[in-house]
Amino acid sequence: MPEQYKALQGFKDVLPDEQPYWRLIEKAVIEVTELYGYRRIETPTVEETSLFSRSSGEGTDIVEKEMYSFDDRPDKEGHSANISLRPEGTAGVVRAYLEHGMFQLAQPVKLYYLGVPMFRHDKPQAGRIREHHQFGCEALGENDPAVDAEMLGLLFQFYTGMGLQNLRASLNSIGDRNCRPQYLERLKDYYRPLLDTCCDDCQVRFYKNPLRLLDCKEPQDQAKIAAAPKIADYLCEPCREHFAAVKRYLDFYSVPYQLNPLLVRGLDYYTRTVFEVISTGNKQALTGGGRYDGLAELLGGKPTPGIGFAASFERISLELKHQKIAPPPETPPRAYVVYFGKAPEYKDAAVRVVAELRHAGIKAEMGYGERSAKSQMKQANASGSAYAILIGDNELAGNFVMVKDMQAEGMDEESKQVEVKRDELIDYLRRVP
RNA sequence: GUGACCGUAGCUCAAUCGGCAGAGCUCUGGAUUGUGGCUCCAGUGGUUGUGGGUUCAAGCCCCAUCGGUCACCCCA
Repeated sequence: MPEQYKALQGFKDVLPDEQPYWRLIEKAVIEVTELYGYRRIETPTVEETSLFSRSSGEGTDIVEKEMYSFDDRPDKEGHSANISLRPEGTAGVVRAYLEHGMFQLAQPVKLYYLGVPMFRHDKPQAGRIREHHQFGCEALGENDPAVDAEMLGLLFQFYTGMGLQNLRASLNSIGDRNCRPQYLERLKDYYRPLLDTCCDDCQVRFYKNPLRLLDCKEPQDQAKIAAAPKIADYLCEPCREHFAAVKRYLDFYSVPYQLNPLLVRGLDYYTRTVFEVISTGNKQALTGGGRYDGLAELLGGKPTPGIGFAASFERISLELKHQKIAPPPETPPRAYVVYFGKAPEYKDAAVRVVAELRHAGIKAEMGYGERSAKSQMKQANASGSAYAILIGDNELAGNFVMVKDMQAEGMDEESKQVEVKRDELIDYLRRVP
């Protein structure tokens, strides 16, 4: 016997019992994106590695140690491109926007993707696996703060539409290419004399990504963070105005947000508005996003503002369960066909009836194999079917079936069932409750 | 990448000091040969994650390894 295969570490099957949660999420996404005028896009799972490394940033954890990268088969000249399973969705969408000349369309171009897999070689834990599935929105070609507010408005309408409560946005502005470099210098000036007392990670962050110094969770560094200069005090006038407008518009959308001057994001492409959506009962963010006005240019396009977010099915599903929100139950069969007899003509009749019902759009099941009548009835019961269709000697001879009401309780067995002529069965099942 | 805890039937879990691997649920068959739910009987289902070690004897102790869960880092 060969060894039993198992899914790879961090990769998960999405089993039938989980599917109703995913369908609930998809339905909510389709409704809210339609309402806000976002159109669906799907981009390839695999892209050139440099698309991701250039957009996310060479120094980020995602690029440095989490990407699934490999060399493609060599072409005729022996060159082989290094390609990667996508770790995030924005880079591919921006690439598609540029490649297909969407900057010629009316701006902004508002796009969303739904249920597409993302891959990161992380160590798995709750709400974090190596292949996860995201819903995300991107709005390209417009820097109006109304678009920023709209994103969060859409998100909260999405979450509350599914019945989720106790969510809030964490919000910050991290400036742009005009004001952030100056701020970073001030931040480094502040940290330089303190560096010896910082944790190992912060020693690295100081050189690699100073903004992340504010993100440190080590107790020894908290006092330093609290006293550090904050980006909000160093925003240039355009960024300050933009952020003020975002906050004003967010109130119009009734988005519950909390300013967090320490919120920075792990991807280099973010500018100005950054945000996360968090649940009071959960440390992990349900959604992360922000503006990325420099990204298109970084990928070889004209300067094009953009903003987007991503949310994972896996985390949303966890949150739905945590808040005890049940998806609509799967619909049981309308009819379950049971045959009493081992001879072929009994099952022939059953298959014939099931086929007719299904062709008529009536959800029907039947007992398979050589199961006893009793066993078939048990299965009919377990299926939750409204009616059992019984086929036996009398029915075959008389060209009728017995239709038994499986939901009736307490009555004697005889009075739960009625004779229905074969050619009236479909009408009957459509007529009765 | 770092750390903690945990791996026994498809699922949820027992197994006393190291002493014959069990139960419930599910599934299948049956309880007057054509009727579900409640009840009862029976059956299927295991290399105790894997590989070593200690021991007369290991599910239990030791080592390694793989996997799971959770936290950190990071992120969705």
